[in-house]
Amino acid sequence: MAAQKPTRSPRPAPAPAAPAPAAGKPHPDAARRSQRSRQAIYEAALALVGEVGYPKTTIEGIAARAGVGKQTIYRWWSSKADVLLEAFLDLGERLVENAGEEAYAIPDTGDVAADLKFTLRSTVDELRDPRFEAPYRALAAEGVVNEQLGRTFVARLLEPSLQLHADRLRAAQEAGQVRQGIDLRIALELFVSPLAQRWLQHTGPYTHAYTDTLVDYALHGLAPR
Amino acid sequence: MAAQKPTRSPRPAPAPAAPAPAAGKPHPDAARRSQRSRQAIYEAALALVGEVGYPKTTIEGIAARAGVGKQTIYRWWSSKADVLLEAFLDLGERLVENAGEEAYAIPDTGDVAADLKFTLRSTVDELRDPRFEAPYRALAAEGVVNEQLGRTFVARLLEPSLQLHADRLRAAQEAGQVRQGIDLRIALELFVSPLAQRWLQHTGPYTHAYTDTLVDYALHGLAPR
Amino acid sequence: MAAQKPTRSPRPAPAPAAPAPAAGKPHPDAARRSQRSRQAIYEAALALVGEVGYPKTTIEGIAARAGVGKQTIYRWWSSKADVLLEAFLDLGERLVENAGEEAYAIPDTGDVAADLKFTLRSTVDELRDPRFEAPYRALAAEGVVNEQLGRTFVARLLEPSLQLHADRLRAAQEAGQVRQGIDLRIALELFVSPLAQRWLQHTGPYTHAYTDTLVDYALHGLAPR
Amino acid sequence: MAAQKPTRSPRPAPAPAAPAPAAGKPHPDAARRSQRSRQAIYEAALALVGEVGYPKTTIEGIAARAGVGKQTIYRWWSSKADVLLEAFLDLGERLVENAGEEAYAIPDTGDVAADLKFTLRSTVDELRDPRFEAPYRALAAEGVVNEQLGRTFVARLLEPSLQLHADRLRAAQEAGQVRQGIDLRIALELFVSPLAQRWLQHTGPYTHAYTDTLVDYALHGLAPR
DNA sequence: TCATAAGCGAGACGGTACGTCTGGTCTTTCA
DNA sequence: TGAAAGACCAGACGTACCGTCTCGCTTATGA
Repeated sequence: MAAQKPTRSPRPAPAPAAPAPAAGKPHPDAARRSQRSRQAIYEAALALVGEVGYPKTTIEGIAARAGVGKQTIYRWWSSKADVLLEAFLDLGERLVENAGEEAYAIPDTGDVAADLKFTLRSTVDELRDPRFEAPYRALAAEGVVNEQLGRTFVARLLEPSLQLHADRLRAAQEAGQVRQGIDLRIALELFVSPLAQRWLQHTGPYTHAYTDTLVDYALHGLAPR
Repeated sequence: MAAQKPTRSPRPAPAPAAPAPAAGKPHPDAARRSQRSRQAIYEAALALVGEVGYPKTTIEGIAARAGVGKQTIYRWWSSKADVLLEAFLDLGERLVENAGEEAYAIPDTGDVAADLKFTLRSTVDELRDPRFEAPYRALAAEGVVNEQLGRTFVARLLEPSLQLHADRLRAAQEAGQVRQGIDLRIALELFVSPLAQRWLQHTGPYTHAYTDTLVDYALHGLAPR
Repeated sequence: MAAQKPTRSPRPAPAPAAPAPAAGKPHPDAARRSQRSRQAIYEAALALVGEVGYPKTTIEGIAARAGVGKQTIYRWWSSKADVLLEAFLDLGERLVENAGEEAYAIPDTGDVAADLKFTLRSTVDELRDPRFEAPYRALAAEGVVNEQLGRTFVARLLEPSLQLHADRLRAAQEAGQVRQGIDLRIALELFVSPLAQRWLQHTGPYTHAYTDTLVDYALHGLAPR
Repeated sequence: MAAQKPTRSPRPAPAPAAPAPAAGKPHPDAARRSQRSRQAIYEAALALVGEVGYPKTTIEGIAARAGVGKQTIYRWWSSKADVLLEAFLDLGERLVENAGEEAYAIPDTGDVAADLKFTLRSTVDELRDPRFEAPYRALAAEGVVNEQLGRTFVARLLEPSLQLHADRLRAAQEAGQVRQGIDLRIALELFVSPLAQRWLQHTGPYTHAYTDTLVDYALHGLAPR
């Protein structure tokens, strides 16, 4: 579904002093990189996307706001989308650090339906968080049209969250609450994708009641019993 | 799923000489509008998006290719996305005219599962159609970020198709193949949205086997029986 | 000097219903021409040049202000300068009609110096008249660069005035106040051109004292010895 | 008369690497300015004015011909006229450098009339020089209508030449060939302005014979009695 | 320890496209 | 059939950014 929890994954120490760049940046000496500039660029990028929107956010604008030369951006990133993607990942990491790991885990009370409903409700809340909305939409939109960025977006932002859903479903399967033989990656899409689509494409409202219904329909199917 | 068949709906003659503009263009005298220019602009826009991609498609480029003054575009449309949306709608209408009405209907053989699988398979095929891919992605991406356009996109492109799915589900419900009390608009998202998301966000492959599975899971649920 | 008196010439009945166009306009039937539109165009042109200056005066602006279609201007004139030239000539004619013929004549009191000083002083006053300044400068400037218009400008606006100066000098010559053999057309330039240049090119102030001095210097040169 | 010799003045080395701009351009860092671009722009501007005329010379055209971005022109100049003025001044300077200083001085043989006739004859020749004609007329015309540019035009192009004439007249005055008390700045206009007007306004031919006559008429007026 | 070479802020540069404005032409509708 | 209206093709306007390219100036080793 729609990247509920940016990088809620365990993240085995991405070493902030030398984080692997999102896409391979070749030449410069990363050891001498200015962390001050980097953080300023992240903040400027997120702020501008929030204030004026993604299309009106420009590299020049980010550089000016960050008090940085344009070349410093072009040296380390290949595009506006690339900057924003890293800035957003960085934001997610910082929020996670402040929140604690398990805050983003899917609970396992033994009641799959309740656990999934709870998790989807908090996803809905997150999608409404104004800090996330603008950059997240921007990145999603860019990913629709730019497959390379889209795949990075999915791998870095969506995948960890989806994996948690799959894990929870596996536990349910082992507990006999989900049929054997079900493809869990497809199964989770039954409730995750509809929410994602409503959010991405404005095809309808996304409320707690809606996600509750999704979980019910998905878990029990549409057929009469 | 995602706008399989642009305007496959019955369309009770929208009078091609005076089609309601997608977004209200107030000022100029529509009666004096040059249809030659309009068609040339549609063709140029679709061709350019296909050839160089949406971001490198420019209004100047469209005007030049269409042999039209820039002002003629700005007079009638408010943005590149707006032009492309109308061009795409027009393309859909022209294809529908050539195909015949029932080509886009969802069959009703009495077997919901089979009918939905058949329809989703053809949706998959359509999503691979190179004439649609580029402009359709571009519009979807724009709609993610631009709510106004997004809503028009949904209303004009997605909605007619979604309505057909809802209708087929209603027939199934009346035939006792779908539980009473189910919200059909939500129900159809169980199989339509996952395909949409895989296509939009490159979260996974979209094959006939995949959509068949979706229909099965959605109709029967995940729970053991 | 510089077109002091626009068309103070006798003007043998320019028949307002069919006045010969300044420069040959070929095709249309002048007999059916709308005098209302013509006058409105004249007024709009002069007003706009006065208000926003010549470069920002546009044919579209004139047409809009005159409540006239653009084609009505293009039908009867070949350029913006052409419109303004005729408008200015028309203005001159109307002012002359209100003033009476002899108002613009050069007096002959028997004292050439006094008569010329008087005339040049009133020329200076005229050059400062805000109704004339803007359009007159605009036409002069256009004439510098556009020889065809320049010659028309000279013939219609400057020549009549220059001829009066030549006439007055001839009378002085016959009265023995100017040397025999002097080329009167050159002679008059001695006092007329310096004023013209100061006004046109901002090479210096143009005051009554200045023109008085010019007449003195020049007449001394022309006097018999 | 009108700007015979652009900047024939002594010019004590204006340091070509940092020449004072004609009109103060405040903002950008002049030290980093590209001299290559600057010269290319000068040449393109002069060439275009010569080839297609001033009104059809566009900033885009100059930029394209000079192989320069438009912004590079807008960065350093405020208008087309401004570019041309500096280009023309630069041309004058380069020609002066190739010609040697005294080539433009007014000779002093002791015979004022002869010296002035000689100088005016060479001014006439210069006015016919096709390298000067087009840009010079264009600038003069612009200056008629744009007082700010006009004053710069006079100060940078006309004034040096006029000063030489005044100097020569002063020498004549000291030699007793010109009356005491004569205002030399006005005196020189007696022969300079008529030529200027004939050239500017096409009021008549400008020949060597004509300027000889002017000098005769004027000097008679200025002679002691 | 200090040169030396990188990253850095700054911003000029050659470009492209923007959205607007006007020039001239052409067409429609009316009187 | 002249005129008002205004859509049309064309293309220049002046602005905004793009991505590249110097400039000095830190600044952090490594000889």
